Amino acid sequence: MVMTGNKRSSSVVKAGNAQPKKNLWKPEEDLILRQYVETHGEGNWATVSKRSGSLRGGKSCRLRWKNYLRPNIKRGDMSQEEQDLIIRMHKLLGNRWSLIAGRLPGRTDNEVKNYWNTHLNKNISCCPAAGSKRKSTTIADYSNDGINITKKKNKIGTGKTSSTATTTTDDPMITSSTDRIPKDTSSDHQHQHHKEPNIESMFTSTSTEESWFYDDMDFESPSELQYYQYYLPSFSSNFNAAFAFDDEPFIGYMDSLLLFD
DNA sequence: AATTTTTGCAACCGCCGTTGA
DNA sequence: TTCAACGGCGGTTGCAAAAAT
Repeated sequence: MVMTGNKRSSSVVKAGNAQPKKNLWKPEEDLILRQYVETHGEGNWATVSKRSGSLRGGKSCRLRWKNYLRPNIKRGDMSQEEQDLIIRMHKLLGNRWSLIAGRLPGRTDNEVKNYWNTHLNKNISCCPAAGSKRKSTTIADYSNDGINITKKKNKIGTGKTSSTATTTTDDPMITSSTDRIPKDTSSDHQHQHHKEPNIESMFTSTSTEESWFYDDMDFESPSELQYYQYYLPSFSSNFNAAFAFDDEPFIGYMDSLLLFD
């Protein structure tokens, strides 16, 4: 199936059905939102919603801007490099779509998520219910390692453990305390003693000038390696704990994760 | 050609963290 | 310290287009 461009950019109303169930954005609404944000800037979406004259809520405005109207949005087919990166990142991170999208300039988390669920996930035969589209609560919850690092039930963060927090894996190694990935542990006293690696900085920093090898894997930093050792206990136990510096000079445009295999 | 099924994606939903009063 | 508003995220769904029958 080839679906190109903005096939449904305008509101679609079925014949004889006055109210579309899905409230698609109209070009006029896009124009209003775009003009307002370009004039006043991003942020404060509730205000944007009110003052722009949009009938949309703040969240809807933010989503529309972020996923569709924002400058430098790259649309169209994913390149092979982008596909490879998504696969590799998903293998490492699970359904951390925003984090994965952060490594793909011009791509949004929603686009990456959709692309995974429609194009890539079906090719991963090891995943439960791979290939099916609906009833997907477990489809994308598994990395290839069987590790779930999704956010909704296992929120990264602040040490507040929600009473509703559950894990979606039966892996006994994944517990309610270790499956949370800290966004900023420096402000979290409850987690300071855990020495949890900061995954956010790990995958957003581009300043590293060395590559780190562990087995045949390539890491950007010791802290990245630390992440795998911390969150994937089997990672350490399965290999000799030895890694070496990469003597090769750092290549700025080369994402080391592309080398991860 | 008509109908049914599948696919792809935009948008919504709800949860949770952060922030400020 | 509490609470409401807001923002961000991942999961889910509605529906048109494309493919299959």
